[in-house]
Amino acid sequence: MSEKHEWRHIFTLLKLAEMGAHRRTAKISTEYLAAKLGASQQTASRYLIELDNRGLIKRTITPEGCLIKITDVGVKELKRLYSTLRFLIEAEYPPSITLEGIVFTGLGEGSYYITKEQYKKQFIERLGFEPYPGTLNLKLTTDYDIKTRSELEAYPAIEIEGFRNENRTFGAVKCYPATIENKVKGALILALRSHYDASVIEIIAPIFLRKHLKLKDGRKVKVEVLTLP
Amino acid sequence: MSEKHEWRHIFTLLKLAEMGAHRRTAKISTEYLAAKLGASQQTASRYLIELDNRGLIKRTITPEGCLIKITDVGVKELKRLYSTLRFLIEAEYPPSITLEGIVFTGLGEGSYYITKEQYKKQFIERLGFEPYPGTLNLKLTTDYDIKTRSELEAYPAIEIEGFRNENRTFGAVKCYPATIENKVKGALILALRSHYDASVIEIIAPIFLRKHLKLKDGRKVKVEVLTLP
DNA sequence: ATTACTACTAAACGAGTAC
DNA sequence: TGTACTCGTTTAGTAGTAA
Repeated sequence: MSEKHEWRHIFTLLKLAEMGAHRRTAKISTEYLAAKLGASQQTASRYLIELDNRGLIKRTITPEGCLIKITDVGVKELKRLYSTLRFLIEAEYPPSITLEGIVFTGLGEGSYYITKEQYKKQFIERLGFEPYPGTLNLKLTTDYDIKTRSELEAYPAIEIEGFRNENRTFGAVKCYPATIENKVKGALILALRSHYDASVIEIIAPIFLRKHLKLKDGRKVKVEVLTLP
Repeated sequence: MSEKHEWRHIFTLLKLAEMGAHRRTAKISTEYLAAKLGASQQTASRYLIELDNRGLIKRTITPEGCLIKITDVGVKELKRLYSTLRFLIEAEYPPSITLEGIVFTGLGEGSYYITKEQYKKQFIERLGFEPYPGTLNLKLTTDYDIKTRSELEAYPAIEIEGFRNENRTFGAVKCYPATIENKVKGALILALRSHYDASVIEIIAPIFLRKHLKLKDGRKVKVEVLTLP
């Protein structure tokens, strides 16, 4: 399937739909369509041929013009665009935000917390994976990333409840599903401990990220954080 | 304002919005955008320059990428597309349908009915114009037009109530706002009388259409009928 | 790393026209 | 009237590369 420039086709479908061709067979001359598109009759004709070839419309040529009906496939395309827009416009938060930070070695305490049975159980249940026992620490270096991280805190998160054992209390944790380096699915965790400032984020994943992505201290890593609907 | 090919820009705006740039300033490299667009880095760069020039985005260039925020104008563009799609997809009926017919001279009874005070009052109130005292009769010649007309009957219409005077009853009439020959705003009226079959439609307008559009019997006339929400 | 210019190639467009 | 072909022109797209 040729993906390139398919937006021409989507927009042509939209114009055809404005003439009712998504519900009923409509008689539309190439000249008329051309005027609606702001293009020439020849271009309109070509577009219709292309849409037909792609199975987006059903076309019957008559001496008085084309009888055009958008196919189910075509309608589905329009609906997909509609859903995308609805999601973007109606949603309260952007669908994803991207953070970049520098890998550094922490105090090794991530492992201590992550492996607590009460946390682990919730990670598996709410994130869908058992985290590798350790966190990847990223230092945010630009104002943009720090500002973005602080915005993220206001977004809805997957909540991991705190608990207490015989010795001390363990605080609640907020998680955001995330994709690390466009490759590995994991999660960004916030407020696990308080002794890192707002310029540090911690990442967990089902695998050992340092090994899997061949990360060394100082490497810049991109994290795409998904926000929740 | 250059209207041509603004689809590219809308589509690019959509992709930027998917990265959250409609709500917050997002850091997006031309390379990254290019991947999302299925185009080259150079093309993405050019698109961003074009969007910036048109005031659809605000762009700040940094060594790590562009900081991009879709402007209010840009968001408005996306919302307009959204509204159009919502209207098309959620609406029960196509927004307009087009009929073509041949002008013919009727029995002159249109005038008789149209000028009845009880009808006229309702025309003015519900259509917003006082009809010229006479109807333009159009004979539908193709199967398509006749089929379309019959579909139209099921669509919601502006209802003109019937009445009775001392002599007889006058039936209810359905009206659809319409544009005749892409020039004059008037209305198509259905079921005014029963002695014309389904292959005939009657048009009223605030002006004398035959004179204004220089119509003679046998001329083919295009009528764009607007359906109601 | 980036962005974006220049120079070139590929694609789209539309005038003319056949049917 | 219609649609849609050919083909010269215009426009969009990209590789290479500078900053």
